[in-house]
Amino acid sequence: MTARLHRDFFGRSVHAVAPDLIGATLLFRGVGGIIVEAEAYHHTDPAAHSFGGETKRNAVMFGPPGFAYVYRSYGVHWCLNFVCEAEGSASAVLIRALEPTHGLAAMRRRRGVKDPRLLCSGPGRLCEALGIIGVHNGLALDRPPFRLEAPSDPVEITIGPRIGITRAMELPWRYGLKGSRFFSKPFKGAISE
DNA sequence: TGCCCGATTAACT
DNA sequence: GTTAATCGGGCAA
Repeated sequence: MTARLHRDFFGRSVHAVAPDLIGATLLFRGVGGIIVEAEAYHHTDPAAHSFGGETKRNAVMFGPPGFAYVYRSYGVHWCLNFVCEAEGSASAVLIRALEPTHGLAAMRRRRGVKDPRLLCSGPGRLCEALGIIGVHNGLALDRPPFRLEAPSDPVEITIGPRIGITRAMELPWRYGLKGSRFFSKPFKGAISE
C-alpha cells in the first residue's frame, strides 16, 4: 500500500496511465484525495492542446513524462494534467475529479463551499481546492509539493466519452472510479472494465 | 494589432 | 435549459 508512483509509471501510453490513475491518491502540499475521474489526450488527438504542435503554453507536454502541465481554461480556471509516454510524444492525462480525503478544511476555505462533493468534482474546482496555479506548470510529480500514491486495492473502472470538448467527442477516453459520487458529471453510456 | 475561441464554472430562467 | 465571466493562444491582416 501507499506505493509511490515513479517516473516509469508515466512513461507508458496515456490509455494505460489514465485508467491506472483511477483510485490513486493525489496530494499537493498534503491536500488532496483519491483520483476518481481522468481523461486521456494524445497529440494525434484533435482535442489535445498539443495537436497543432509545440507552443509556449503546451511546451511541458512535449517534455519528458512525469511532470505537471497546468494551463488556464476559459481565462478563469486552472486545469492539471500529467505528462505521459516519451519525450516529444506530447500526450497527457487531464485530472478531472478527486474524492477529497486530505486537508478538507483548506479545500473548503479555498473553494468557499462546504459540500465535499463540490470541492474537487471538476478540473477547475480541484485546482482551486488544492491551490494549484500557473506557476506550478512543469513541476515534477514524484517530489514535493506533489505526492502520488498507487491505489491500495484493485479498483473497478468506468469508461465513457470525454466531456467539455468540441472535437473528437466520440472517443471513449474518459475513465472513472466505478460508482463514485464525486464525478464532475455522470458517465453516460458507460462501459465497465 | 485585432479578433475569435476554448479540456469551465456558477448563477441564472 | 442558457449565459456571463475573463484571458492567453493562434491566426489573419
